[in-house]
Amino acid sequence: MAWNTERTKELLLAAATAEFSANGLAGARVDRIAAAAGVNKERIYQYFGKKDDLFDAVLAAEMIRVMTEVPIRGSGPEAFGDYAGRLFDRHTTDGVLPRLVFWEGLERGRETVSRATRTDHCAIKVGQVMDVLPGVDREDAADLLITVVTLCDGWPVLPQIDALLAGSAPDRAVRRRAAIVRTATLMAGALLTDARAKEAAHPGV
Amino acid sequence: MAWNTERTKELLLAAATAEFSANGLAGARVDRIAAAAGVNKERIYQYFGKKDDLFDAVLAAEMIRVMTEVPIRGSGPEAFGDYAGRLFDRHTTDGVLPRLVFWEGLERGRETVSRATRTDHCAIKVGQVMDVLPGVDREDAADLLITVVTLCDGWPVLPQIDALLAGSAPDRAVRRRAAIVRTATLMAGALLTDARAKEAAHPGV
DNA sequence: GCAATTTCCAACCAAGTAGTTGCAATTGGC
DNA sequence: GCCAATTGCAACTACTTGGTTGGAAATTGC
Repeated sequence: MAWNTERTKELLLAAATAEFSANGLAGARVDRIAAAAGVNKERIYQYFGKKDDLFDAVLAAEMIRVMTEVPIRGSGPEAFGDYAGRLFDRHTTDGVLPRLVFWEGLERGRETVSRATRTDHCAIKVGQVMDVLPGVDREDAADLLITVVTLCDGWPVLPQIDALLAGSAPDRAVRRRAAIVRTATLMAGALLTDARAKEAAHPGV
Repeated sequence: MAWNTERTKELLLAAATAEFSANGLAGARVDRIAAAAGVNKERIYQYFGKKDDLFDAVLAAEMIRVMTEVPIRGSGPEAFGDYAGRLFDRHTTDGVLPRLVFWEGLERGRETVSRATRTDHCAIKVGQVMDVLPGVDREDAADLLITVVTLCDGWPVLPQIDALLAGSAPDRAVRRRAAIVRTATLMAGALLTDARAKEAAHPGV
């Protein structure tokens, strides 16, 4: 098993992802990560530095994974609503990223937040939203994206409030999904209408 | 200072609220709570039982406080949008409740979630939403409430994504507030239209 | 002032923590 | 088969935690 350093890193990253997702930054146990990976504890410090750095690596990797698995494509409000639905599905079947993001938001101060979540990756998504909804400016696109991401990410992290909905757990998820898709579509449509009205009033460049 | 047990409990509850909000359930330190309250550690175990029970007490008290401070009143989609705005303001000036709710969602399993957040208090709010939007059924009202609560609570807990918005911190909050109010109003209006259409098609009881 | 209760103080316990170290065993390239 | 790098093992350090305990001091109703 030795000599394959890449494999060792992957094992550690996968184990760390599960551990951090379940227990957060402070709650995660380095010993558990090493044990789950079937790798020795010192490898973590050797390859990733301190616990905090390992968390950063986990978060960045998971963001990239979700961003590539759930692309924004097509055009128009319905296309954006479709994106919202796919993001919801992704987070409902695997709530790892939402949990990591909320752990970070709660445990870290505004200044110590990782670069990955701060803008680097998110800004790309804003650009994609602008592509789907031509005419909508960057600020409005950011607002819309924040709304949808908050709704999709919040669901797997708030087991309390889903008790407000009736039926079985799958039923509740289906209901919630429909509500989010509708919200996304409606808001996207409203922003598009705004943009066209503004363009008609002040024919821009 | 002795002999006033009620005062002692209040001091402990206030200190515990700040500590749990900042550090979560596992991250909170009993010693710090006692020190901040200027009260001895054993009082906590005497009055509230274990750490977990103290957290429950804190969460329930904070929910009741916010529910009474931010009532749902008036009628129509704009009234509901106004509620969303006031809830956002409340959470932006004091993010304690959102933090407590998300800490609980992350740290506790679906089954061990406190009674306070599970349905007891939330169900009351659903009823109030139905009053503001007459004709909307309980399920739709719950959907709408979940959407607004998720958006308002998510904002103070996700310092990462607000970097997507431009301008100073207050500016970003103003923008976000407007976006949430608009979403709430629009969705409330849509649900109301649905309800009236359904009523017209199948004149009910 | 007296008695009952509440509180403070300080130490204590068993358990668990991140991070380090020295050494032997394993592995792959050659 | 040899050598150099990687890894497992196990112990260790210095520290922190929730929760408990025993006795002395402070407070209030009467």
